[in-house]
Amino acid sequence: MSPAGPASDLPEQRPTATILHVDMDAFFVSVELLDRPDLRGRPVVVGGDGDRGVVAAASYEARAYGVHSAMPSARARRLCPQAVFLAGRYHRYAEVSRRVMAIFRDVTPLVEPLSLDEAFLDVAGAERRLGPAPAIAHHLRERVLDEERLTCSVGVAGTKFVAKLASEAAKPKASPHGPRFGPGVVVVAPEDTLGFLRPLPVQALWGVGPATLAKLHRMGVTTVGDLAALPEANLVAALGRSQGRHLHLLANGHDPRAVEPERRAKSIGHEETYARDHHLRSTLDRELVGFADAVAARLRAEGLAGRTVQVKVRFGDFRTITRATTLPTPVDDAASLLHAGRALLDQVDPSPGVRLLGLSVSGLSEAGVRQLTLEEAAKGPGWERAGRTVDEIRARFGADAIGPAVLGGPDGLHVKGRHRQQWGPGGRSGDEPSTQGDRGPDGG
DNA sequence: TCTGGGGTCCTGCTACGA
DNA sequence: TCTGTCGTAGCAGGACCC
Repeated sequence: MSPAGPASDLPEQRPTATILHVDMDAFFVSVELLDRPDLRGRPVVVGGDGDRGVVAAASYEARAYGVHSAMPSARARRLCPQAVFLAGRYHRYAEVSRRVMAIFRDVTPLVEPLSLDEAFLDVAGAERRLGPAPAIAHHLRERVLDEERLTCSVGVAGTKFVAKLASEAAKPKASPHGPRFGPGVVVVAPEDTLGFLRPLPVQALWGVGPATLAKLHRMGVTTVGDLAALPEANLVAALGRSQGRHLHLLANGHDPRAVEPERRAKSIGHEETYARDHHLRSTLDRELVGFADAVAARLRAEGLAGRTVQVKVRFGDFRTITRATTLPTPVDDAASLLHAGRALLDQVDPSPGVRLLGLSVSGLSEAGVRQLTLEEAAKGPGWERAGRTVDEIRARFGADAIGPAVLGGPDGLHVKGRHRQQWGPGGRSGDEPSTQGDRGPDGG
């Protein structure tokens, strides 16, 4: 057994480090500070402010108190009561993100965005024009700072996942005395990869979450070096073929995935956690109408239609179930999604209390190429035309200008848009009526 | 301590047709 | 006609990521 050396069946590595991972520093908070410079130097938290919300981003001043993203907002508030909590403005972040990505694409067309605030870049083809990859990394940081007044950290390596770990090492760190600046750019040459990886905790690897970490700890594995020393067969036996092989490759510094500039969505969905649990089928049905409307609008906006409709229900005790059905032909209209979603919801008893409801569509294809069913052909293109008319009205007059009648009411329309409540229900005050829960079968 | 929203991928099970 | 096997599709749930 030779634990240190990679096995001969591992894929080839690039001879030079030409993959960049660019990660914006505390992106959502940094954008907020551009618009609210008075908050600089103070602990700032962006995220859901209700009791069931979570932290989306925290400034380094807030992180010094132990606040981090994905933490329940209630806990963040206890840890750092003096922090300024902001609800988050997805559209503003998306707008800044588009400009930052445009800077990246100025350098190379091979840009793979991972989220609003990070992306992989393959700069192998840009080196002759702009110099070696580390120089390109510094050039990018300067441009983002000059043009957007935002800082980012860049990792440079021969594989995607090592580049990602390198950008993490390049980041600023929180400390009780304020943020400690990081190096900004960290380069891991291919020949240094194993030395860089070995001391890292095993959860640094992509694909090691709490469940896998517990299994690995039981096997005595705590570092990436421990994992690299294990024979692949042992990992496969413990974690399954796919994950076992995957982690064996990563631990030995191998990641054959290329930077993919054009990744297509495989599913589109919408879900919502309510400030209080819903117990009534009628309430959930009204919610489903809004979801179907929102998902259909997004499908049409992207020119897609989907065949498999899935409903997701999370109960008050966090037990989560899904129910799915596959339709004979792809659909992109709210009526078809709602019809399928209602049939699935019929299989669920909401009386224990529903905390979250979701609707999603997968099995996506381009909408233009689908075949009409006999029923549709008989009905004519009515629903299709109606959906497109709704899209046109929203494009002209705004998202809330038109929507399903059942969502109208004394407070006006509340059309469910993407990211309307990205980080959990608001609800400390002035919440939407639909998020307030109902009073159960006896109280309505 | 009390867990968001939008996704992707994998595994195990079942049904079904050849 | 019955039974077993194999491949595939559909479904449900879980783990993981940002």
